[in-house]
Amino acid sequence: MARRSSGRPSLATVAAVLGVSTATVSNAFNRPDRVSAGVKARVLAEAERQGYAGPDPAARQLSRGRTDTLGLLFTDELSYAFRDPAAVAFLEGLTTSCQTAGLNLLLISAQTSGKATSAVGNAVVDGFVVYSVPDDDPHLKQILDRQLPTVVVDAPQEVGNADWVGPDDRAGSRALGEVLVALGHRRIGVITAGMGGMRYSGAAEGHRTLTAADSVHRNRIRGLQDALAAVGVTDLPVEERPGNTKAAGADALHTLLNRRPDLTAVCALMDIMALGALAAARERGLSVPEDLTITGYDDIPQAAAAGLTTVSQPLMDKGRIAGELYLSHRAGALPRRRVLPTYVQVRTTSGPPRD
Amino acid sequence: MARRSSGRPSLATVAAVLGVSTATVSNAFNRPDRVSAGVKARVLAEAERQGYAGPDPAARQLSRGRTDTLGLLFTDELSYAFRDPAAVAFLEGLTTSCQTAGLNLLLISAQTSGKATSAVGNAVVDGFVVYSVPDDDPHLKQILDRQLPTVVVDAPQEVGNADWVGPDDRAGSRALGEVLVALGHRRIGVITAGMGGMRYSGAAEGHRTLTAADSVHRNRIRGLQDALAAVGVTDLPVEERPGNTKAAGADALHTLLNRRPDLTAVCALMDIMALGALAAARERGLSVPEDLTITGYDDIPQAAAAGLTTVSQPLMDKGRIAGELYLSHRAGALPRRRVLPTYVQVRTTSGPPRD
DNA sequence: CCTTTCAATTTAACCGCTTAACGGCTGCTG
DNA sequence: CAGCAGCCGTTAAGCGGTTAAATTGAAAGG
Repeated sequence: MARRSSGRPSLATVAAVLGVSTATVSNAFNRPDRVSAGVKARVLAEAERQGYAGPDPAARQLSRGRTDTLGLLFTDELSYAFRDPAAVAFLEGLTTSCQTAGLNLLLISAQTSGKATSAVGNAVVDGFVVYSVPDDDPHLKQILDRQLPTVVVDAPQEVGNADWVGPDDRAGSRALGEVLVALGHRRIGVITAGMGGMRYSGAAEGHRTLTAADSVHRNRIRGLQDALAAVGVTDLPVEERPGNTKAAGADALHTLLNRRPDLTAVCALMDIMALGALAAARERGLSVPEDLTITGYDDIPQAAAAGLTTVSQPLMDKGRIAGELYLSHRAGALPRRRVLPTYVQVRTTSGPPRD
Repeated sequence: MARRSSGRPSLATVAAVLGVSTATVSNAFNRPDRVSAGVKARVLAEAERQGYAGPDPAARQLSRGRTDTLGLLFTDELSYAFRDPAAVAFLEGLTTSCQTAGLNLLLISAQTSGKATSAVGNAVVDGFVVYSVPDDDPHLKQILDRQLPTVVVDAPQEVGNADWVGPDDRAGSRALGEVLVALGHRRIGVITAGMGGMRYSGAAEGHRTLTAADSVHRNRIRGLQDALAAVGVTDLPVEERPGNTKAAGADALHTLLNRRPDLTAVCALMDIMALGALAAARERGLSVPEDLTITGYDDIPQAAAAGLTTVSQPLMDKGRIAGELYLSHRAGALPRRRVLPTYVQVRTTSGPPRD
């Protein structure tokens, strides 16, 4: 019901003063050619006088059934999206597509920050892009319930009736593992962040690894296991931290190395953590790559500056393609899957094992 | 009018099947405690059966008159917001505020990309944050017409009835100028990007400088002029490029130095351009700061890595405060002005003039 | 047995706009 | 001068909800 039924100008108040129908006023704003010049001028003048800024967007949207807005769902805090260079690059690509299609972008955080009112259910959008959320995320389920065109990025891998775009993480990671194996590494460790949205910290071996809700990390780990299995190694210690930060990377490296001083290589599953691990290794007096090989994943801009060996994926393209998939889905195309190429970018943080 | 009057589930279709009123169904979703357990269960079951995902956001918004969404207006392309580290830091801060208040963020590009339908007029939001737009931007005018709580960031400086947050650019810039003057510099040049949204490239001396629609650049230039005037210097050549990129910075430096080889210091009005200028200077065989002093503005993260002397402003805080201003405005507070502190961060790209 | 009280529902009045369909006029055409 | 377009504007049926206030019972109190 109305908060206040008087005062606010609207199509109706303008129409009333002028003695014309609301349809005419609406037309004056939306299809100026369907209205005589005289009437149009009077409408605009009266609107101006009343301080009426034009048709209410919400009402218009309700009536038209279209928003020209795309929703982007993040699992983490929204601010994380701007802290992670990989996410920023993705956003840059996505906004490029949006822009050319005249779409606005609504940033939605899945973070159940206290209140029940789900931001997802309230999002006034025509479709969604879902960025790397855990397989069982409740917000994703809610989005799928809304039956709007949806593009899933990175994870989950399998979502009925949605478009998908992402790299083949398992293959990329295996390629990295093969490079390390070829260099002679056999005792490799992994550091990673927040699999499955749980706030776990510590060792994460065995079963947990393979059922981690976050399929991105699961696949990256599996890829390494694949490469190791090929040379008969089944041992792959994993150290997990809740957040993807340099500090977490440093901390994870210390813990992992204390637990397993025999490791000759440590693979961070995200570049940021690798950067932290690099600092931590130097802190321990280890030189990289002579004493320890360290690798990352994603190939964010800073990786090149740090000389980090990492798995490269086309981050911006991923965003751009996500937008394009949405656009073509909206235009009636069937859901598609776009697998992006990855390659191992060898730089200076990798080398043969010590010994 | 309806695109299709049948088929789509709604409160009404669920209510009809159950033989209850739409109000009851609405309550089942919005205020579960106001409805008996039995009815609630039946409503939810029937909704599920029909594939009804809950009240339509647009309709809800129209009826409630509230969106819980904040609009963020950018003048440039949206993708630029993710290319400029200063904007990214701002966004990080803003989303932090948004998150804690349960707000979603709608990114809006002012870029009049072909179509007439202004994104601003269609934005379903409760308020706006306007990021560094030219004084005479038509979208800003349109936003003000909507009479929603609005926060202006950086520019324009004076906007009736809106909150404002930004640094004191003129003072910050003067402080920088004073540092250079104290070092002994008298022949200083400026390189800058796209003042007033115009796509101008070339020298930009005199009148144009002072009336540039973009008050940020205007003030930064004035601050330098202030510092130079104090030692009797009135000469301040300015070279302008359309975009804020490293390439533009490099190009502007070359042109400026070809025109005025006597300059001993060049101030870029934005860090990114300074970084480009740095590369260009080295390309010319100049060593910095021995042969030429180069400075930036904003102190983005990369500035520290490059050793760039620059004016530092709290970018993230600016975003956070913008969010807070919006929140308190919405809560009924009067519009406020928050001026942020700046300081000259001296690093290794500045030194005494050659000679 | 008659009130009260209170919880569970319904009623009904919005919210503000879009758009297909329709109709009165005016001016042209044959 | 009837017939026919077009132009302008109106009518009216949505779009899909929210919510204050009224209604209805049934349990509780006197």
